[in-house]
Amino acid sequence: MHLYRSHTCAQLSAPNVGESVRLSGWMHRKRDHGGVLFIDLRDHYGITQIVADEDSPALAVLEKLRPESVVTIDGEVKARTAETVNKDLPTGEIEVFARAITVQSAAEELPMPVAGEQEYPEDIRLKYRFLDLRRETLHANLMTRTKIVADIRERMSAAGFNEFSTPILTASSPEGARDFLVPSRLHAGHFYALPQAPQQYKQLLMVAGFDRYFQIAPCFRDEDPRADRLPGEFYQLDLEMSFVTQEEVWDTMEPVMAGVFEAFADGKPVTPAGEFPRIPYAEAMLKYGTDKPDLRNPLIISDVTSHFEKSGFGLFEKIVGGGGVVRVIPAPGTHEKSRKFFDDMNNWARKEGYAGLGYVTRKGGEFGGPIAKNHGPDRMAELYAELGLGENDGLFFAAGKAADAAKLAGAARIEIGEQLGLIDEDRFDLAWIIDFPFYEYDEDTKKVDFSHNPFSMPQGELEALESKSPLEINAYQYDLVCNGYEIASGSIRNHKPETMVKAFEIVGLSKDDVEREFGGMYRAFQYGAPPHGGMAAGVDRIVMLLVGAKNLREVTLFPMNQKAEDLLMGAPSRPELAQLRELHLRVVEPQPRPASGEA
RNA sequence: GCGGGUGUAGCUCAGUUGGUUAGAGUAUCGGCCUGUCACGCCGAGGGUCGCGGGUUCGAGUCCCGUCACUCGCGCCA
Repeated sequence: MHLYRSHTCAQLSAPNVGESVRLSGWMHRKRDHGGVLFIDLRDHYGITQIVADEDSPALAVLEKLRPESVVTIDGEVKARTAETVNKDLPTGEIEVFARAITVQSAAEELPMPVAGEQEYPEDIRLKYRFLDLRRETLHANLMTRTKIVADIRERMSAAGFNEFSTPILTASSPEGARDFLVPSRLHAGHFYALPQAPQQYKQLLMVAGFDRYFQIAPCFRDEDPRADRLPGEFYQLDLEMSFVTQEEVWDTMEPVMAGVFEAFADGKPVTPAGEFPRIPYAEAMLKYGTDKPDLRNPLIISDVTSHFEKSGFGLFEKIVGGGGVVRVIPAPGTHEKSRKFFDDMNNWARKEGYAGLGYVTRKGGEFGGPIAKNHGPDRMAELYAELGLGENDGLFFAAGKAADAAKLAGAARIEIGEQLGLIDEDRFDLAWIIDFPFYEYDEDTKKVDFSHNPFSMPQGELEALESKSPLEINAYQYDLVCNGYEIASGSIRNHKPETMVKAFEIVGLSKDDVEREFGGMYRAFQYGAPPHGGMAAGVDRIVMLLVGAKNLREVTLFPMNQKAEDLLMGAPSRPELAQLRELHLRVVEPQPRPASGEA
C-alpha cells in the first residue's frame, strides 16, 4: 500500500464499503464523545469522516491531537446507518473506522481557526497565510484562479496567440508609475527596473515578426494600493497583434473575454461576444460620470446646464455663468422616501469631499425642495418632460466645473443605485470605452501631458498632431470595463518614428529624449515595423469579479498588506552590510520629523 | 502625502450618564460522555481595554497626540 494514502478524502463512497484504505490529511474537526470519537479528515479534495472507538488503538492518540494536525489513518470503509448519513458531505454515506494512526505532524494551538468561515484581522491572516489558505473559500478562490488562467491560455492559443516570457530585469522607463529598482552589482550606480508591464517588449516582438503574442505577465508598480489594486505586483493577460485595426482587437478579444466569463460565471448572464457596447470616453464621462461605468446600474446622468442659465436658483445660475455645468441623476420612484433620504445623500456627498448634492423631490407630480421652489414648477415640469421623468421621480443635482460635476454625478449615480437597490448583482456587463483623449491639461504643472499611454497612435496620426489642438485629439485607445471595474486597457500603437517624436514634442520632450528613454523601441521602428496594437487585462480583477470577492487579497496567494509588506516572509527587510557594499549602496536614513515648535 | 472607519481575552464581539472585582460566545487546558457531523455537559486558566499624555475624587468610556489594520482621495500611461 502507498506510504501515505490509497484514496483521497473525497474518493470513498458506498461501493467502497468493506475495503481497507489509508487516508492522509488534516484534522479539520474533532468530535470527542468519550467512548467514540469522530474526525473530519480534510485534504485538498474533500472531507471524510473517521471514527474510532475503544476497540481502536487510534482513539487514545486522536483524543490528544489538536485540530490541523496531519495524520495518516489506516482503516476500514463502513457504511453509515440511515440515520447517520450526512447528505451535505459527498462522502457522507460512508465513514472510515480507524485501525491505526500515524501522526505526521502535530499542530500547536492555532492563532486562527481553519474550520468555519469567520472573519479574522487582515494582519493575522497574512502572517499565517498558510492557515488562511487552508480555509474553504480562499482555497476554492485560488483553485478557481488557476483554472481561469489555464482557460485563458487555451482560448488565447486557440485564437492563434503564442506565449512568450519577457525579461523581469529591465530598464526603467520614465512614463507612468513609480518603478521598483534593482541595483546592479557589475555597474556601480546603475539600476535595473522591474517592468510595469511588458509594453516595450511586446511591441518589439511585433517588430520581430511574431504576429500574435500573449503572456500571463507579472507587472510591478510602486504605487499605493486600493481594494481593486494590489500593492507592488499583479498579473496581466498581456497581448499584442500585428496588422490590425482597433476593431479587430475588439473582435478578437470579445470571444476570449466573454468565453472566460461565461465559463466561470456560474450561470450568471454575461454580455455575449459581438455585443459589447462601444462607448466613447466623452459619452461615458457625461452619462456615467466615469470612464469605468457599471452598466448594471440603469441610472443615466444628463446635462441640464442650459436650463439654469437664467434660473431663480441663484447658485446654479452663478455656476453656469462662470462656465460650470449642471448634471442631474434621476432617483426613480422616490415619492415614498423621507426627507432624511435626500438629506443623507447630501451629507454623503459632503463626507466624500464635495460641496454638496442638491435635490428635487416629486411626489404625485408635486415638486419639493429649494431648487424646485426657486426654479419654479413650470420650468421644473419642462425639465422633467425633457428628461422623461415621471411624477414620482426625484432628481439629484451635481453642479460645478465639468470634471468635478461629472465626478460627483458619477459617484452619486453609484450611491443612488445602491441605495435604491437598482443594481442587479448577478450579471456581468462588459463594454469597451473607446476614443480616449490623447492629451490632457495638467492643472498642477500647467502643461499638456499624455492622458494615458504615450505609445498609442493618435487618431489622425501625424496630420492631427500638426493641425489640431492637442486637447482635441483622441487616441486609438480603449478600456474594457465590467461592472464598474476597468479590467483591460489597450491601444493601437504608434509605430512611426516621426509621429512619435511629434507626439512627445507636444508634451515638451525632444527627439533626443525619445531616443534616450525609449531607445530600443525607437530604433526598432527605423527598420520596418508593422502597424500593431493590443491590450492588457487584469487577471486578478477578472478572478475577483468571477468569484464575487470584494478585495484582491481574496484571490491572491501571498498578498502584501497596504504598506506593501509581506508579513509572512518579512519583506521588505534590511540587507546585510556586505550585500550593500557589493552593490555600491549606502542607506541614507530618513530624518525624523522636527518636533512642533522647532520648525 | 491627506481624509474616513476600526482597535476591549488567541479569535468574534458586548460594555448604559465617567462610578464597586471589565463580561459573553468560541478557542485552549482539565473532567464526564458510544453516533456526532458548528456534538453536548461541568469546571479552570486567559486582559497594560492598541500605546503615550491630559481632564477628573474616579477613565474601557471625555480631550490631545501617536501606532496598527482597513476603505477612499492624491497617485496608478
